[in-house]
Amino acid sequence: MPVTETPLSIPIDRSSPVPLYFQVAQELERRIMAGELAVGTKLENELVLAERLGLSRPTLRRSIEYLVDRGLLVRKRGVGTQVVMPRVRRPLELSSLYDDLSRAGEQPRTEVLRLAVEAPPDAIATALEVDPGTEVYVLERLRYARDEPLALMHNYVPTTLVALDEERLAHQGLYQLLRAAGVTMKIASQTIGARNATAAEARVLGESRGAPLLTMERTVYDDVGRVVEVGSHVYRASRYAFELTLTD
Amino acid sequence: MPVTETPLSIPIDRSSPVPLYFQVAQELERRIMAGELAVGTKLENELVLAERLGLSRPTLRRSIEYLVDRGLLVRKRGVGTQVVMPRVRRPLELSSLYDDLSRAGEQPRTEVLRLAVEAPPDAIATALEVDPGTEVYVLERLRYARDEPLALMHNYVPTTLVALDEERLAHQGLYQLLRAAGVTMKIASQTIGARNATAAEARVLGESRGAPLLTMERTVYDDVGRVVEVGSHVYRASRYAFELTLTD
DNA sequence: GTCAATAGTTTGTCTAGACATAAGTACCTA
DNA sequence: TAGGTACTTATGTCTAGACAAACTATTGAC
Repeated sequence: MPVTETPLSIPIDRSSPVPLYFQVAQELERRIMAGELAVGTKLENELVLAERLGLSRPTLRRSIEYLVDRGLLVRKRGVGTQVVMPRVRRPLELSSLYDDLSRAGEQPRTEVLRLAVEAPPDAIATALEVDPGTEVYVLERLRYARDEPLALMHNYVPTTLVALDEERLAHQGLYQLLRAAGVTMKIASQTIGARNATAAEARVLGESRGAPLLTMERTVYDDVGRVVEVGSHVYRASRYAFELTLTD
Repeated sequence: MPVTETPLSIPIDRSSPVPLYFQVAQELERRIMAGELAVGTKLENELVLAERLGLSRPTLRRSIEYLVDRGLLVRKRGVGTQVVMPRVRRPLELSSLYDDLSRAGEQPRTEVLRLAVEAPPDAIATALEVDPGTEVYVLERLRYARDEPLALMHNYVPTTLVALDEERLAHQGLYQLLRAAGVTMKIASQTIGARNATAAEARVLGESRGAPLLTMERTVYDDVGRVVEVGSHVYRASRYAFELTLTD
């Protein structure tokens, strides 16, 4: 394997508000993704690199750390730093189905079957961490992709976070609305399972009875740990699968 | 909300090989998880804290950064650092079914149905990034939990990475063996779907024909981007679901 | 020739500061 | 009362260096 060592030259704008370490990290990332820094390329050592770029070592190190975290570089003490695989960059994990479909050009469409403010079942109230009997948004939607029904979605959202109306929900996706309302979704725990469709589900989704469905239960928290949303969805397994990337 | 500010005292062992920043991070994590540092608690500012613990600010900062990354603390410039969520710590994401079951006390057991070295189907060779016709380990296993069949697993592993034998596979789980062979699994991309069981699958898994199954296709890469393993598994949906935590 | 000690290279950890910037608060003025 | 200005506070960024530890390669001894 050719372990070429390339002298790096990166322009740095000290008058920019963008932190220096980030300028370097971004430019390195760009070059790796563009193939200008081939897989296997060994970077110069940190001391040399820092001097060449006119930065202190901690600052340069921070750039490299950023890219190591994202899986674009590996470091080994006593050995050096090396480019690995533009292969799988960590995807934007906390995305919504609507956003995913939009990006994939699948022309999502949403039919709002129900939008009410009422007390949810106790199990949902527990998941939402509100007192039983508290009224929340109860939302039932049917999501289409390319005019084919894809998923039946039940969502529960505290009324304190955002104002929902049917019109906007039809065109925007719940997560977009939440973000627009200033909610920063930070972490989600979800459970993915499978079961056969009930007659009612089959009818709504255009499947036959007993067809396999993917089920997803999700609780989303914001950056200070408040519950933002609880969702309980079923997807047609014939038309949808979850893709995810795990890192260690 | 009571924003109590607690003076922290953490013992630090400078003779330990464990880095100082990590000693602090671990102890903080422990206290948050144990509830000794309640949600909403505000930490003292970094200057004071560093001095109290006898550390430099960068070192202390590094501890805090670590916990911010893991979602246990939030920082706001000009405001301070605050405890959030003992709730969901990022799980060890790249774990194997065997490890998960062990941890949960589910007494996993593995029956090796087939262990061969042969050329896999082309689609698998492509996923493994080896030339078609290259011989690899082909592995078919039945995983039990509490003596109930749970999953039927097909795996493909390059012969260059590890030496596999039936005896060890029955007692250890593939990932343990890989790790023991010095393979560092770094990132995995997987697809989770569902379908109904075929007659053969139903028989092996002790389900009835047409029972819903969860399917998982996974490709695992090591720290330098080599393909370590390709797996194609089916799980009894009646007895298993994927739990995962997503962060943004 | 084989194995162990050693020297050199490179990343990992840590220190002690400096200045910048965002968020909140108090005050002052229109 | 409303609005903006100045001040305070705390995190964000950056510097210049020191020593430690892991890995590689070479050298030397048996």
